Amino acid sequence: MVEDVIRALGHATLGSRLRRLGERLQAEAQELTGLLTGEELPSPHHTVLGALSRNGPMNIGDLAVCLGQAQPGVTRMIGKMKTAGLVIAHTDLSDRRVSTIHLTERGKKRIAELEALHWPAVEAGVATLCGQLEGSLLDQLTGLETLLNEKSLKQRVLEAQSQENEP
Amino acid sequence: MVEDVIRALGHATLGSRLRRLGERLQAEAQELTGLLTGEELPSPHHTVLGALSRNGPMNIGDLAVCLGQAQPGVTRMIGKMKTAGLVIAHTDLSDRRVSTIHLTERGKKRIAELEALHWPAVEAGVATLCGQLEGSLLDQLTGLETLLNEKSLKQRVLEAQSQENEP
DNA sequence: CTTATTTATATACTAAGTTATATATCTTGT
DNA sequence: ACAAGATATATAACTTAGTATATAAATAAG
Repeated sequence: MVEDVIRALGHATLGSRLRRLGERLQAEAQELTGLLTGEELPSPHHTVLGALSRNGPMNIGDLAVCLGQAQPGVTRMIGKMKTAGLVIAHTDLSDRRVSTIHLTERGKKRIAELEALHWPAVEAGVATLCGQLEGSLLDQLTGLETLLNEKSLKQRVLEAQSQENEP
Repeated sequence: MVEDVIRALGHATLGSRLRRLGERLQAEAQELTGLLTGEELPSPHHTVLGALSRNGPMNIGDLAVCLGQAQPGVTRMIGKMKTAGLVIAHTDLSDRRVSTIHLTERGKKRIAELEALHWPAVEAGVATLCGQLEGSLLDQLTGLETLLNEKSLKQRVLEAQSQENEP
């Protein structure tokens, strides 16, 4: 039995710990997208689609702000999403430096699937997990890690789905 | 004022949110290493040094387990730390597939600095922040983000240091 | 005692983020 | 009207993670 060093170091390595747990949840959520909607979607695409769905067409700079992320990363992600046919850029007529990102029909269809099938299921699954946590931030992180070790988010969400169908 | 989409999507994007906040804390902590010990040290080096300091020499596989990370990432990180002169690998005599990673003198010196100067300061700073949080995991994350927006971890730790010197 | 399987580490490729800087366009001051 | 500065996006170079797979060494099976 080897100890978990990042957990053992406590507040001193909280950054590493949050990041590690975040990556784990992202990976599980991405796998769930595939199972629930029939097609995977990289985690950063979710948040971009969410931003465009909530706010309507946006330019790169505003997207970066509302995703809390550096602009070059958003530019690259939008490039991939263009290739995937999810978004399209329109150069602003009154300021040709600005490119406004719109959802394509495919992007709108994809986000409708997310809103109908993926987000509610993940929201419910994660909320159920978080509802079992209490105490300090470190305690809750430990609790969440423990719950995920016992049974993955994926498994929990799929079980909840099947119970819905045969109650 | 643009809304923070990742925050707004709640439990559905908890993974992205944990990761984003983790990266932010890691970046601040790394900057603090430079200020407190005179030389920066990448965040993953901290946890590897911590593991070797707590457990003594370890092989790559066990390191991966106790860091909660995939083996190829650890191999790569150890490669960089060898180049930086922090660790050295000894091939196991009884099983020549296994390479045991030891701290060098420089590595031991570096970790002594971390234990004396960096970890206690960051531990205290982050613990003070976390002590002000309460409620659900999402609430505590929002609280932590808000506190960090008001004043960076770096600034908080440096202020605590100067108060220590002139009480 | 060889062949087959397992195991430990290394390598190749991909993804997503960062900072620093280049490019193109717009705005301003004279 | 035009040079100087500001701003929006793009590109480059780097970091750190992951999965899949190759390599090399040890163990097991016949």
